[in-house]
Amino acid sequence: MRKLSNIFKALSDETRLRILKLLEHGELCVCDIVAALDMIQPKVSFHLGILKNAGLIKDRKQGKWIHYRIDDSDMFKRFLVLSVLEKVSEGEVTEDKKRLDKFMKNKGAKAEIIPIKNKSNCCGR
Amino acid sequence: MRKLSNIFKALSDETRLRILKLLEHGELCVCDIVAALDMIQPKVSFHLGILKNAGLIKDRKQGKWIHYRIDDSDMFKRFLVLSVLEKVSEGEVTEDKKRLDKFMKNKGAKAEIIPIKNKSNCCGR
DNA sequence: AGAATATATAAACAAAATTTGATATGTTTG
DNA sequence: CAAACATATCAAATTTTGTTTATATATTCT
Repeated sequence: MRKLSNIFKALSDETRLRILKLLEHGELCVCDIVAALDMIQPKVSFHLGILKNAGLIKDRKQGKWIHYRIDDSDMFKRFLVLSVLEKVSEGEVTEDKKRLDKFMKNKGAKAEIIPIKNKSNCCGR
Repeated sequence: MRKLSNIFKALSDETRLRILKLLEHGELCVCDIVAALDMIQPKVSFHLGILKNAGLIKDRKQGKWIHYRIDDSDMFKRFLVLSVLEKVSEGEVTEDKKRLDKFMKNKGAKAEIIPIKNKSNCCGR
């Protein structure tokens, strides 16, 4: 019962629902999420920790970065996450998406300017 | 998004999951739940209020008593509640059920002893 | 009407979750 | 190797939840 209530607790916070919505279309590293939510990094790490602990997302380390993505290995959790993605309307996350886009483009640009060797920007760009 | 996170918040507490499990097979009045959980009444009322506020249960007033039952008018919430009923094992609520049974029998007995007119014990017994 | 019962609500308090600022750890770049 | 970067973790401050005690309200019984 404790485990079950913890899963619901993880989903009971709006910041965490926003994070799940950001991860809808693939993985993102912490700095992406920080930029998208416009929050300080320890706060984002805190919420990522709770989602991870509940088994709703997993992480993958690549160099300096840690990428997070939705964990779809468990059917029930997967259903819960899908419900969230469906229930949270686009309108509620437009600002987040806008900031994410801007941040991503900027990253891409930086990578373009200094393409000498294998400058490692986030996500290998 | 606030409404959605509130539904999850309502499900994020073990006492409230126990209450839902008690309501699995029909409605109960507050005093039944108080007896089953072996908790003080204001505490139970507090948790019932949160479940009701999230739209997971509804109440029906009958004389002195207020009966609560699962609200199955919304598909998504209904699904969540069904998941809880399935995920919370019987073993986790045996004590609750035992106390409920005992309390119910006792109520029945009282009603038997004084069956003169329409003595109103809880639930019209 | 007065006593007893069922429930809700309010106030005070305790406990848990969240936020922030500081700092530590590991990785990469120069 | 030192500087810069990405992320985690910790401690303190704050906010939110949950618990308890006391009390109010409504209903039924005598």
